[in-house]
Amino acid sequence: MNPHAGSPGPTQPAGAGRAEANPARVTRADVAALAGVSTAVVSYTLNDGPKNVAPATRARVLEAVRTLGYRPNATARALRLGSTGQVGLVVATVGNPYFGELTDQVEHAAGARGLALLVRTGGDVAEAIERLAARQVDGMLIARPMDARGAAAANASGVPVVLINAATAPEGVASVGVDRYGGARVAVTHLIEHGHERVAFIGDTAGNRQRGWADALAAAGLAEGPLASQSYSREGGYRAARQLLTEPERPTAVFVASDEQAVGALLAFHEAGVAVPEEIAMVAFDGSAASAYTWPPLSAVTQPMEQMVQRALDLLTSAAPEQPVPVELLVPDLVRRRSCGC
Amino acid sequence: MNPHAGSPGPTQPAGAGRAEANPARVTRADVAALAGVSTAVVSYTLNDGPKNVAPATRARVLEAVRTLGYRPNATARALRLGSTGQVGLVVATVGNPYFGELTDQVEHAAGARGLALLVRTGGDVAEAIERLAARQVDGMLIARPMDARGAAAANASGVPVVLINAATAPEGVASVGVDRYGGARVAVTHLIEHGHERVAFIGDTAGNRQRGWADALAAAGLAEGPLASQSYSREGGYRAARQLLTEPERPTAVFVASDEQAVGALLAFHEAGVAVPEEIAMVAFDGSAASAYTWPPLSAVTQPMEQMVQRALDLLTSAAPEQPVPVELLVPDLVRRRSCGC
DNA sequence: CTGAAAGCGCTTACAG
DNA sequence: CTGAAAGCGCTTACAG
Repeated sequence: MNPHAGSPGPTQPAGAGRAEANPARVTRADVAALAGVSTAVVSYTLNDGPKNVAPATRARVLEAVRTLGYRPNATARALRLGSTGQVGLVVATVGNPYFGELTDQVEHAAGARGLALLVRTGGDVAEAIERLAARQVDGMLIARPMDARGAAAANASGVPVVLINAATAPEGVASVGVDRYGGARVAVTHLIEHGHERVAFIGDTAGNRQRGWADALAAAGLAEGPLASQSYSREGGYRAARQLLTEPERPTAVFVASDEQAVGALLAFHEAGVAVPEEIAMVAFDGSAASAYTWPPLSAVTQPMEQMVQRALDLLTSAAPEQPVPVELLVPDLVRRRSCGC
Repeated sequence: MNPHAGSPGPTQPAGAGRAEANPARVTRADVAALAGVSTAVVSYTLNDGPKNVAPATRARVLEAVRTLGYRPNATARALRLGSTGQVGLVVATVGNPYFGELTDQVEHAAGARGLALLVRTGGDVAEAIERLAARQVDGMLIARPMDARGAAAANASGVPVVLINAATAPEGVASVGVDRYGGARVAVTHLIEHGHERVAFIGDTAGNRQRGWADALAAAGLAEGPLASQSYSREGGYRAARQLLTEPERPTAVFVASDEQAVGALLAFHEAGVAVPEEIAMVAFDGSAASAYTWPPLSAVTQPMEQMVQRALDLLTSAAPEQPVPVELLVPDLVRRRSCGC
């Protein structure tokens, strides 16, 4: 049994039983005792350093670990090392498939680096950052729009923070994102190449996608089509599409700022009996898995999500924080499916 | 500065600077020194116990906390308390909207109880459980099918485990789920009430939903329609629907075992020019947010997800593990939208 | 190659 | 009402 069973901690559960029954209660002292070595040697063995261990000793330690079912206590290790091996992810919701996919990618990439993922959804960004910092995460990824309070919380947290796919990065916060302007231009230019002259936009005003849309039209000598600005959700896309259908001169194509809005827009068009792409062609921005299973399948400017996540983790775990704070933009690809008329 | 700046840990960063700059390096000893009290009193103040603190003293401590920007170290607290205040969630993918929603709910409910959420996606269940246990989580929720190795890992982990929405619970593992049999019966009965006599099933063989489907048909004196078994994904639903369309006597209705499969099936029907619900009516199982934005909107047997999550956390955090291990079933509701013909 | 010991930042039983 | 001190389970500089 654990020789340290002392005063603190919850009282020992009544029933006896083999120590093996609960690996959480076996400590390195138990292992050391069974192997007939010091606790230091147990550490050296398990961590492959910083000292060498004689092969025979090592074998005895490993044997003791096995028979006791010993599992190192990550909390104690974290306290001693000053590093938890945990990273935080702040996201509005993972119910949205785009963020769900992003979360999967982050978990996978973090896991490959030996890091565990603490997820915070909903609520206030600043509060999420503070809570995560209080948990001693080694760094955090923020996949949400950041207000001034969020930025202040990030800077005050003393924890490395990287914004992921943000529209704008507040002063002093590192960021890796997508070239929305360039992606939008590619999408709209593609629609123009299909022969469209009245190309609408569903998305928010004054963003980079809106600028890309406008500039692509201008470059082709076309007038700006109507713009419908609603929330970034299916519901918002639905409402925006209905709004577009009331236009006196109905657009023949739409560039939609997100997959989710596109799904909502598709519903509105279906309901109204407007065929996609025959009567209205469509290209979306994002390209999450959702976009391949709509009807018709969505053509989309697809974010290089994996690359984005890897870069973000690189920035987070890079030893020396770079100066000036890096703001990186990756270039998205156009995936042609059916909604554009291809 | 921190009076404990000793040998271990990463070397102190070169540049000097105010202690306030990095709250992570301020310890309770700094606070105690500034407030002119012992570290115990800082704890009593911050934790509201276990001892009372004189109002004036308390004010001084709080003031010191504020000026130093002190934030308690959760890792140290966890080590001392033997409890991290973290729960784990094991899920195959959060990219799937159903699991994304579930994850949102779990995070929200856990947060309300002061627990942080560690998420593991993908890979092997048993490994996910071991990794989470190694992180000293206070408990974990598993939202994945569990094989024997997973069950063994769960039992060996020494950590409370609750299966959430599992088809079957292995021996000795607590579980809270949905009455799939009952839900399926409700769905199929509804389709029968719409006048359908040839009702197909997309889902897996020998599950409770399949049994509910078969029994509902039998109860109405109808023969079993065709069954198409494919994976639980959009792709699987797509393939299953295409399979159904090759039937000599095409069914006039389908009960689909999951939203995701239903989305894929919808795509297959659209491609084939088969109108839903006119030519094939459809009711799905799950009722995640995804189902409201398909075309036509999906009628679905909807899981009481929030209730499920709350119960699961209750079981996880209940002081005394109950014997026998609880296996709870909640009853789902039928949400009528358009795909059923309503 | 191995071990004794200090210390990471907390909490709390014990004593005043 | 307040404080000195032990101890949670690790890691590692230091000494042998």
